[in-house]
Amino acid sequence: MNKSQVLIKRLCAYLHYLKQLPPEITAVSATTIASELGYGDVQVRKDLAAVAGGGGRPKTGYPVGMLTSQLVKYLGFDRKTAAVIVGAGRLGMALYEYGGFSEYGIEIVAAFDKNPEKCDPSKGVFPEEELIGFCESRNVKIGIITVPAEQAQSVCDRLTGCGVRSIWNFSAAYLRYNGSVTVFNENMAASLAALLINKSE
Amino acid sequence: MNKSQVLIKRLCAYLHYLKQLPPEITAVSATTIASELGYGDVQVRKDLAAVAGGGGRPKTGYPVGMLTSQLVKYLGFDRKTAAVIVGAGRLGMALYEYGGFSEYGIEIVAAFDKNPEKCDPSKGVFPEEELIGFCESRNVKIGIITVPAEQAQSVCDRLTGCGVRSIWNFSAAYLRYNGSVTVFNENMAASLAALLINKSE
DNA sequence: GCTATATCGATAAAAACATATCGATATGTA
DNA sequence: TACATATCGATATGTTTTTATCGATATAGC
Repeated sequence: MNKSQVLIKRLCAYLHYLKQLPPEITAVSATTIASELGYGDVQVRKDLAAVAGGGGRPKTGYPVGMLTSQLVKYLGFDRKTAAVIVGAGRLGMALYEYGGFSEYGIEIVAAFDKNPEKCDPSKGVFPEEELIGFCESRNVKIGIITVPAEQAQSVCDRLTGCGVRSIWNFSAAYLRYNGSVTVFNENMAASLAALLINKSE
Repeated sequence: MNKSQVLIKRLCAYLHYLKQLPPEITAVSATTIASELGYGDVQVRKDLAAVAGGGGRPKTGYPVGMLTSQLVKYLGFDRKTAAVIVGAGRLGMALYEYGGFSEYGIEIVAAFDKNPEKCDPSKGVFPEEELIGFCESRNVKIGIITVPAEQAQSVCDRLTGCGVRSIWNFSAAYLRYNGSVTVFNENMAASLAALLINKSE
């Protein structure tokens, strides 16, 4: 069951599309999804076959409710995973308050910052000294790094040492880490640039 | 000259890697880049062949300076494109102050907000009424939407009407738009979820 | 200067991915 | 009820992307 990145992206798009559909729509065809989202109909049908393994009916399509729950299950979004943010700056707090993660099974349970002025336990922002203890006791599996580049490596080291398995790195720093953890580097600028490139000519 | 998304991502990674290299390193091999970045060496060599069209030398590798500038040129990062942010909330301001875009040829020249309290022309944050005039006069080609979902469609419409060609949408809204513009939807939660999926088992 | 080797560059093979085609079928419509 | 058709699901084809293989060669070290 090898799920490629592009496939997952499409499946997420389908799920998102299904969720925003008005409730009176109870069935939807692969053709419709495809044209709404800009994919080929065969591709959508093939993707859905992998997820739902049939269940679509000629002339009507797939039952929305069933398809939605099967997508959620297939993608594992029904299992919750705890995450923390380190760096309560603008970006960190934007992500913290974003709210959209829960739909994907990710729950951001706390933020941490070096600067005591930014901390406010009533808002879920704690001093960075409490990071390790918190992650261990709450079984946190995901760490999101939004500190400046100079501090990123030290944060990475601490996260690695307290049971975190995946790190989402927003800093520009190159992180060194051992095999116990997987690091995803998010370079927003590069993401945007990549999207724009084929538009030049 | 069809550049696929994955290829561009890798090229950006190479570029980023080259730029953070200490200046005393004047040559780097595909093998080194590959192992540092976690790719296969043949792939890196092939990518670089497309960009630099040779120039690598046995036993030493590629000259860093030359390779860097060829990557920049190939990716078009030497041409500057103006962008604006609409929605000066946490996320919008985080992107505005991020600073990393210029490396990729993108210059964020202003931010706009509906709320007069958030505006401060001295900091480059203007009232939203000035959006259209600004984009037209400054020839802005990229609009970044960081407003709440309810307002996103209206912002999209206005951007579309004033010469903007590409829209980077951070809101959860589904945008309707005509063919004159390309919309990229950034779903941060989905991005993270997609990265994590193959880690479950 | 000679030799051993790391690296390149090209070609070939394999794998992944996307698209096209077609018969079967359930449903809306006459 | 009978028919026309939108849609499915499967199979086949084509395309892109990745990985493997191998000879050539410039350099480092002796």
